[in-house]
Amino acid sequence: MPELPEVESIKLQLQKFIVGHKLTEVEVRWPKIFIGDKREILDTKILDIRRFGKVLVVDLDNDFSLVIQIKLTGQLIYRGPNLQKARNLSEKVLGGLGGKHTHVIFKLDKGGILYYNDVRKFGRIMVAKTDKLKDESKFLSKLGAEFLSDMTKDKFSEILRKSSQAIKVLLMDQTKMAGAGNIYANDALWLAKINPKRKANILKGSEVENLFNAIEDVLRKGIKKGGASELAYVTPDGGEGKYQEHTLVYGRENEPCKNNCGEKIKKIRLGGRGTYFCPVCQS
DNA sequence: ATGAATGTTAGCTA
DNA sequence: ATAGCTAACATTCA
Repeated sequence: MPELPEVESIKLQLQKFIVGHKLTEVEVRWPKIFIGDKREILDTKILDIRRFGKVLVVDLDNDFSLVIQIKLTGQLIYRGPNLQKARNLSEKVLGGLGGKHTHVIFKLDKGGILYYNDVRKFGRIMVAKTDKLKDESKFLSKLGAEFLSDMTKDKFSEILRKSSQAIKVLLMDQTKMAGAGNIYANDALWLAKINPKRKANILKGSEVENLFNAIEDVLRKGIKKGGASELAYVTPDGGEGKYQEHTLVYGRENEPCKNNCGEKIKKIRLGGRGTYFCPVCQS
């Protein structure tokens, strides 16, 4: 899914748009995406929206919650009375609202509607008891400490010390540390001047510290920019984030390194994922 | 026009 | 235990 900053941006908007509203109708058009019984959530009021790593949780007033993972291309888009300034619907909403890529539609009281769109249909929306989220979601039960939250420099250092994986692959392992995905892992490694292929347990203490700070820096910047609308990510108001205009290395193959070192950004494949780095600055 | 890549993760094999 | 591949799926880019 979009990474921590994208899901955080979705959370912040949904809190404004749908908290306090009642779910009056749920239309599931693609059953594989919706896990559980929709009757459990009908006629409930939305109490709060929470986020764990890249997972969104919608708490309802009957002790049930919706656990939402948008994976690569899921989109949550709100239309209704709480949408003040009407932003034009992003062209990244392929098929539009209610079109061929809309798989779940939540109708709210007062005329609000929340659409779940997902081109690749990898996302999942699960009904779970609020106090048993970890029992019902294998992903949540395995989730590691989270950046910008309960992750600390010491925990981070300890995780790296115990792993001989390539540092970039480790950064994206949500069971070890939660929040970073491909965009922010690439950018953080460039910022900390660390080669993505290096084994985690050989990094020096100063490098580990720089990397930890770099990760939190890029995640914070991502949140500030409203997330990265590189592929399919849009905010619930239908608009786009801005971080894609500020990426440090991600998506910048053959473009000049932003350190003005004169080198061009290279792209390789690491752990099956596109990996961008500067061969000079991250040697 | 074929093949490969895309912000993710689960499940399988070794 | 862990690492590495593949699949889930649709679209876009080379």
